[in-house]
Amino acid sequence: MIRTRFAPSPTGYMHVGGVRTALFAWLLARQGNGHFILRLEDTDQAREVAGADEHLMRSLKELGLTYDEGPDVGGDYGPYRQSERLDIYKKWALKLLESGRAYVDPYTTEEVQAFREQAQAEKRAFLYRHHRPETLSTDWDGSKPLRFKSDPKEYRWTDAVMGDRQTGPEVIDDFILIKSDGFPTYNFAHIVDDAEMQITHIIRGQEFLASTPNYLNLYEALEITPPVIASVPPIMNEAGNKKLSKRDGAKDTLEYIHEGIPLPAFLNFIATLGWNDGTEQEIFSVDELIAKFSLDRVQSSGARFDERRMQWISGAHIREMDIESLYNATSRYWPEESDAYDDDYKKSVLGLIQERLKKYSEIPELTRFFFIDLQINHELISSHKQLKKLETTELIDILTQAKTALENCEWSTEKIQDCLNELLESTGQKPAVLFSLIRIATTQSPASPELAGSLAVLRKDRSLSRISTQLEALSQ
RNA sequence: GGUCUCAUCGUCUAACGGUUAGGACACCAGGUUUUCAUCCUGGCAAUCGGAGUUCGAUUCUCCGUGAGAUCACCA
Repeated sequence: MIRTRFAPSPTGYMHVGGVRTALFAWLLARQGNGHFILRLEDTDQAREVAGADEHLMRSLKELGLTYDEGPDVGGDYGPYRQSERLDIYKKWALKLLESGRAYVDPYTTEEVQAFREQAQAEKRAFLYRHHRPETLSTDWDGSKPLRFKSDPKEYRWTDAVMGDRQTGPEVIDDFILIKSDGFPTYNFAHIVDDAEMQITHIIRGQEFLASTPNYLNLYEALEITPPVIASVPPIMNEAGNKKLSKRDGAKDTLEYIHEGIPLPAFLNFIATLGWNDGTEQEIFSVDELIAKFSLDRVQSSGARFDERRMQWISGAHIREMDIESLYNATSRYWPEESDAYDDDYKKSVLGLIQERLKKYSEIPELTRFFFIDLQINHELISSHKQLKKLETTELIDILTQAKTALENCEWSTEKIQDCLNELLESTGQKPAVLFSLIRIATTQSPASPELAGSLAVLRKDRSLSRISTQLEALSQ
């Protein structure tokens, strides 16, 4: 059974890079009958942000990346917060002490820092093990850091995303297992936890690729068979020169959802940022992602976060939705003015704007004129490339004829269209003049959906009264 | 600086060593009875550079160049 995990440290909100590793892990688990597990890596007390854990859990749920085991849902392999697993790390640390693969670090922070600076001055990579004491103390009372006694050697391994890897012994070093505050480091804790929790696939950012040989060394010392390791590339900023970060305007992921990017569209976008199924398909449902995702088709180089592509994917998903589910998804985005109208009315409005909707938060600006009468905007006529050439008297004449014709019109989209077509003939006007004028009179908006449909939804009396209002304004 | 990694249109990407290097987004132009959007048609646009292997290289090798990661009592 596949068991994957998402293991963030609760130091802030959920960023897109995190969502992607979580999504990949989730997809893998959902492909089979697997489990997706949330583990909170809260071993750095200094960096911890209050409430970040709650926010993380809420984010995963809102993103639909539901986990089968985790701090708030339990599971057979808990606890799922590292801060509550200190005794487990201690047990494994003692095992290493016994087997002679761990020792007490005798140096102070300052001394280690001096070694490091010396190495830097000599333009060498810093290796702690070059300063490893002759006789190693295993008398560990917890007040000093506990270090791993590494066994430097060459490694060849296969990363599920990056392919075959090879490194020499020079990258292997004695790293800290347990800090002097009693908490384990990531390097130690994640290996113990993944083993204890029987994780089968580790999916994490590429920044851990360089330290993977060290982990392999530790796996050996602990006699653990390593899981499948997949190092996914970072998501880059718009300029493409570094990881997307808050400074580049990386938003809390929930903001995208709250702006009304449909969830499947957002997951589609994130998944295809560095992954494709080898075909020319661009739009995937969540079920399709689950069915088709595979680690070996994940790109090995970083991809940039392109909001325009996200907008397009979002619009594409919205266009494919049926009106009922779209209406349900948009319930909290309708403007206040719409409160007085019933569901059927709003659904017909939604049907008219569906094809131009890129995200739900655009609903108010796209629909306002369906709910309230907007003020006459003279600019719409004066800046219109056809209408501005006409005298006001001509405009009044055309609009008056239109009003008369529509008054005698049966009120359905089809019938209105027929009336408009007849009107084209009887007035001898171009569509660009006649339709624009009626459209402006009835919507007072620079853009609106197709005319006959809009009039039908607006109802007859309201359409006609708006035309009258426009006529009055023109007459003044 | 050491070590490691990555490199195809502006962007996301496809291409058993043999393709006019394909698709999508974006952009531009035209079309669909008005606007915006959709949809359709067309256009622009790429293998980082240099050697080598090969009949043939985007693909394999090497050297550059550029970018990234890592070298924490952070994860």
